[in-house]
Amino acid sequence: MELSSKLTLNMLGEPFLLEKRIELLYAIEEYGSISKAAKAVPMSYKSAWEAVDAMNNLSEQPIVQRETGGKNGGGTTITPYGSQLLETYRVLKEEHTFFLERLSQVTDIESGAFKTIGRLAMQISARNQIQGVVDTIELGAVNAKVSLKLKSGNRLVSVITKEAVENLRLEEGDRATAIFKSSTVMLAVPGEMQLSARNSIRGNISHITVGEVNAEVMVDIGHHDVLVAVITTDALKTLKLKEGGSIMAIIKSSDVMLGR
Amino acid sequence: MELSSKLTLNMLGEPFLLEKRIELLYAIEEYGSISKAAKAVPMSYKSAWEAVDAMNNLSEQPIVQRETGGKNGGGTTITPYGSQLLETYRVLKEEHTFFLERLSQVTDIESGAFKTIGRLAMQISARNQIQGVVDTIELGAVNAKVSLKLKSGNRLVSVITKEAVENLRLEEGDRATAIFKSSTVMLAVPGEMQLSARNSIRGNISHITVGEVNAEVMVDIGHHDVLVAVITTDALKTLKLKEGGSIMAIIKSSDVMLGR
DNA sequence: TTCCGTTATATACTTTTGTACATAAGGAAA
DNA sequence: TTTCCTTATGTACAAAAGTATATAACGGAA
Repeated sequence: MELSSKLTLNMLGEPFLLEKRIELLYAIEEYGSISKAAKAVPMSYKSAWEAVDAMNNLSEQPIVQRETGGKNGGGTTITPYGSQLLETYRVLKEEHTFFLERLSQVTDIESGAFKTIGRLAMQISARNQIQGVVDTIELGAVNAKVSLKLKSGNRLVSVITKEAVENLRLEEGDRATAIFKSSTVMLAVPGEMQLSARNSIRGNISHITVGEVNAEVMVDIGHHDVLVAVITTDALKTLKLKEGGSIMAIIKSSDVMLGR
Repeated sequence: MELSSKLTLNMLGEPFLLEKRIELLYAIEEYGSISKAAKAVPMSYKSAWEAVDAMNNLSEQPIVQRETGGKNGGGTTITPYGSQLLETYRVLKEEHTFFLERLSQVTDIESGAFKTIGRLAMQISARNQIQGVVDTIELGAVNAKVSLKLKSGNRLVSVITKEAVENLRLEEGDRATAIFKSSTVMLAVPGEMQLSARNSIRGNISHITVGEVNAEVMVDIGHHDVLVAVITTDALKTLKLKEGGSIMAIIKSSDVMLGR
């Protein structure tokens, strides 16, 4: 028993982008003509033409440019606006597919019970949400220590309750997301002291936003992963932080939540 | 421009539960017969009968019980198993609808950009996820203080960055979820001391699980809202906590994240 | 001018899906 | 036994959606 669902983008109440049409657009992009694309999909030329026409009419800007006559009899090409739309749909669909997978996992269809904790589609205020792969899980009596290996190679340790690990059905090798508030990220100049905190990650300051009381420091830890720390402007001055400088970001493992 | 999508439950590759069929099942539940239900939906009797037959064949256990002949000529009723399936579908659909709404909000279809922070469909390890309504938002230079009014009437204050408030597009009156780790919940016997922590919520201990080092205490704060605190077993003894006892749960506002 | 492959458009056909309607069979109650 | 209303089943019909096919118009290149 599994879930399925097709994503449709509507415009003025009319269906606008559907899976079949998207498939056609990709074929047009590849072959440069509606007729060849129709054969490739496959569908009849008439259906294909009507679909393209409907999309072009519904859209604010044209999605494809059609030319009749000419060197090779003409042809049809996707406009930059159309490409953008294709890309948008791709991302939306990916997110949707991911959601359905997660929803299936979380549901016990026979009993109708939800094994999840909390709502599924939620945005979280935490600025720091970093993906990684579960490296090791050490189960204690009540707590569990989960080590996440980030793309940058750094390891980030999270301490959560054992029950939370079970609820998430986390296992070594799973992809997971480390979540922590920017206010829990401390900064230190490298090579000075040894801290008890388990997570200390080296990076470079990519941006500093100074406020009256607090300042926001973005730390690039490599491979497009960026941490955000909020510290006092006093601390900023004391540490003499500057954009481009090297820095250690320190996060208590008990401040790190996990998501998957 | 908006997103839409219909949720289908498949069984052995065949469509099993679809929106139309669910509608029909609800009508059968109401009228007690396929023929009346078909009129109400509306659809032809034959379509209705075939839909019901297909579902009953695909399902492990029968979804409806059909009887021909008898006092009123017979009739069709939903089995308990069928009711359960209806309820499951209802919840799944609700979650799906919510996801689509959120996905629409988060997407700027014209530019194809995502205004979201992080992935949408995520489960979070935090045990404490409590729904409420945003009461007040006080914007500071960098931080924002958001007060959430819970079903129980209690208020829970969260301090997050101003930018997070903007990203979530939080406004007063919005529903939101307070998220915090069980290890950040402290417990105190009522009426003893005044704490600096903004959030102190009175409740009753509904359950205690004692481990070797730590203990998990569940605090019922009313209206089916339950907080989970993990404290040391030492603290448990010192405070002489017992199930049923009255207690204060204390949470630092900077430990509370928000989701919506 | 002719040739070519395409878009644009119309028409006849096919397939799919659902509707309308007729009819048998069931079984309790009057 | 008759009445009643339903399930169960088949057949003819209708509407919608897609296919196949034919043809005009187009415009650059030979």
